[in-house]
Amino acid sequence: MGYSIGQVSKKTGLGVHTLRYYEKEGLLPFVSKTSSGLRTYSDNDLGWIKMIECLKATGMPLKGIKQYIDWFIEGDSTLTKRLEMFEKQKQNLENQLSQIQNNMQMIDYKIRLYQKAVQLGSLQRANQDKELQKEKVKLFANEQIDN
Amino acid sequence: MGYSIGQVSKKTGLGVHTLRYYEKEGLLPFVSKTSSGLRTYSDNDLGWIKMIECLKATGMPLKGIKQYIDWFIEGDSTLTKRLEMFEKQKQNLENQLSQIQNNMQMIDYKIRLYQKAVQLGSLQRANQDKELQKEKVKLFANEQIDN
DNA sequence: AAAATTTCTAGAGTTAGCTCTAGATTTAAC
DNA sequence: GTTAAATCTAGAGCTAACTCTAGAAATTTT
Repeated sequence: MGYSIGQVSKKTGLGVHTLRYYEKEGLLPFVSKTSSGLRTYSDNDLGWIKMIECLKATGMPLKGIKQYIDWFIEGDSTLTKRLEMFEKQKQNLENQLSQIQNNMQMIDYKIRLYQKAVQLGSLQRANQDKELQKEKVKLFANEQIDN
Repeated sequence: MGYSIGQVSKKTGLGVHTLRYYEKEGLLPFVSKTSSGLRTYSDNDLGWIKMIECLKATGMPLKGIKQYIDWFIEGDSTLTKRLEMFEKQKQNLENQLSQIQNNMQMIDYKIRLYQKAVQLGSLQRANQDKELQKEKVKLFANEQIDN
C-alpha cells in the first residue's frame, strides 16, 4: 500500500540517507511507520517530496521549506503568508530566468569563439575575427560604467 | 590605473574575502600587485571575474572553473577541451531552462491555489475548485507510472 | 531456517564555498 | 604628522546539505 524508503529513493533519486535527513529536519512530517518501525511513504508523501524538490530547485534553502511546512501545519491562519512565499518564489524564478538568458549569451559567444579558435588552431587569431569582436562588444555593453 | 580590491568588491558585489579566496584557489592568476604588496585589478581581471560568475551561476563548481583557467594557461593545445567544456555547459543551461519552466508551472498552480484559498479563507475549500483540480491533474500527468 | 538484504537510530564525518580573526603594514584623510 | 581606513597573510571557523558508520532489528530470498 505504501512505499518503502528504498522504493522512494529509486523513484525520486534522493538516497535513503537524504530522505531520513529531510524527515529529521521536519520536511516530511507525514511519513508514517509500520508497527515494527519501518517508514512507509504514501502518494501524498511523494507529493510533498516533489514540492520540496521544486522549492529547492528554485533556490529556497531547506529552512525556508520547513517554514512553509510549519505554516501548512499551522492551518488556514497562515494562508496569506504561504501565498506571499510562493509569489516571492515566482519572482526568484523570473530573475533566474533572465539570469540564465544572459549567461546563455555569454556561453554562446564563447562557443563560437572557441569553434573559430579550434578551426584556426589559435585563440589569438580567433579573437581577431571582426564578427566575434562585434559580438563581444555587444555582450559587454550592459556593463555599468561607474566609480 | 587598476582597481583596488575594495573597488572590485563594490563593482562585483563579491566581498574582499571572497576575491582573495578565489585567487588562492587559482581562479584569478593574473591579478598583479603593487611594490608594497597590494592587489591591483585590471579590466581584464574584471572580465575573468565576470566569466567566473557566469560559470558559477550555470552550476559549475569552482574546481571546474579552475580547470578551465588551467587549460587557458596551458595554451592552444587545450582549445578543443575548452570548447567541449562550454558546449557541455550550454547543455546544462538548457536543462536548467526546462527545469525552471516545469517549476514555474508548479509555482503558478500554487499561487492560484493559495489566491483562491485566501479568498475563501480555507485551503480545503480552494482544493475543491474544479478548475484548480483540473490544473493539478495536468501538472502531475508527467509522473512516471512504474514500479 | 539460514543467508542475504533492507531498514532502523544516533551520531560522526565530509564537502563546497565562503567568512572571519588577528596582528602587521600601507594608504588616505584631516 | 597623526589618525583613520583599507589592505595584507595565514589560518581558523562557519553553514548548508548531505553522506556515511556501526551495530541492531526487521524483512525477503533461497
